[in-house]
Amino acid sequence: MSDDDELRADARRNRERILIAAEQLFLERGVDVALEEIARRAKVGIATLYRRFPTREELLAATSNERFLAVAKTSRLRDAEHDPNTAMRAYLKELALNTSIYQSLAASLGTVIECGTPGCNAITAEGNRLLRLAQEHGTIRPEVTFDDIITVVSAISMALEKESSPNSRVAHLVDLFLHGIAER
Amino acid sequence: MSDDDELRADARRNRERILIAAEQLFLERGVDVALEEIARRAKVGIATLYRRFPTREELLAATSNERFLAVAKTSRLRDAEHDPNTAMRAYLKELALNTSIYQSLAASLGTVIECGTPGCNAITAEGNRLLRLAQEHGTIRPEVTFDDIITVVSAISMALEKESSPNSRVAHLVDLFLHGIAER
DNA sequence: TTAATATATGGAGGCATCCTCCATGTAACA
DNA sequence: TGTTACATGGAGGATGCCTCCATATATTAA
Repeated sequence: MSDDDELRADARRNRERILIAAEQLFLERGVDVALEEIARRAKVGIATLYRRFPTREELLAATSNERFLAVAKTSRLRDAEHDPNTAMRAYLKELALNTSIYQSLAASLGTVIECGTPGCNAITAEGNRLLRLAQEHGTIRPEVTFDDIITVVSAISMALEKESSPNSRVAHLVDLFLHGIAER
Repeated sequence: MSDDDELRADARRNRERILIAAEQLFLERGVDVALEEIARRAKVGIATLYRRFPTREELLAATSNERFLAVAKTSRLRDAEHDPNTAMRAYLKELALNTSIYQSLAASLGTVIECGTPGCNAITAEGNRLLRLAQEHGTIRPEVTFDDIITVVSAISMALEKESSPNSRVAHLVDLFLHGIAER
């Protein structure tokens, strides 16, 4: 998705302004903020916003793009030094934390992650890679799918959004998912 | 919440009509259906609906009331014949299935469950009871909270809503939560 | 430069939904 | 049967969504 490249100069500038405004407003007010307000802050007509990002999800995906790219990259670097289980645990934690940053991105994570931006693709690829690795290594059960993982990360993020100090609970919830609630 | 009792006769009738219309429309169209359409089907002014149910969540909670009461009751009856672990597993499955019945009730489960209707209270009480039991019995870890459980049930329901045949996946997801994704 | 063309722009406006206000209607009770 | 407290409906202001289109601007080729 080389979205940026073939745009006319003014269009590219505006696209950038929209992304900045969207990022700010998603953080300040949550992902349900009025699109017209984003356009207003970006000093751009509402039509321009719609032309560039036909749906809220696509805007959200574009905004999360770098964030997701970073998570995927960190994860790839990390696994050289860790066993598959630890790597997966770290990936889950980071993904959950980054998803809960925008108020209520979490609920739409499932949709957003399929949007096809480089960031989303990277996250998906990395998750699948870790999963396969851990399954081959015998530390994660064979019947678990990447969908299962996204489902639960989404839930964890939703829970985190309501918390004042997410960091402490994310580890707890990730552990529950990894190890289950049943006593061994 | 003896909401029904102190109402004038006409008000009580209308309240009942609203509940029936809401139940139907939540099923047909999901919980985001326009409140005015519910009022229309109930043959009631929009103001009447708002007076009785000031927020969408309260209407949703009232509508789910009997459903939740039934789940709680079935669960209480069941545990005479089952060990705490099996009882918890059954409770989780039923709750998830009943939550995914209305399209996208799942996302608001956390809010709805705190609404204070008898059904919500019963579900909460029953969940806490099962949890305590299983923890005393040593089959569920001590650090797990009821909040954790609602969080994950909510996620499972969200996932189920997108599926054509929820029944097959609910068991899978509940098991993942119970036992974790990690290989023993 | 300038003219021609392909792109991009803004905002008005139609539509849906939310929620409140208040003039009017009706059940309950003495 | 009159009084009063409760209940009603729908108009209407506010907000947000999304599209359409007349206008403006970048790009390119001459």
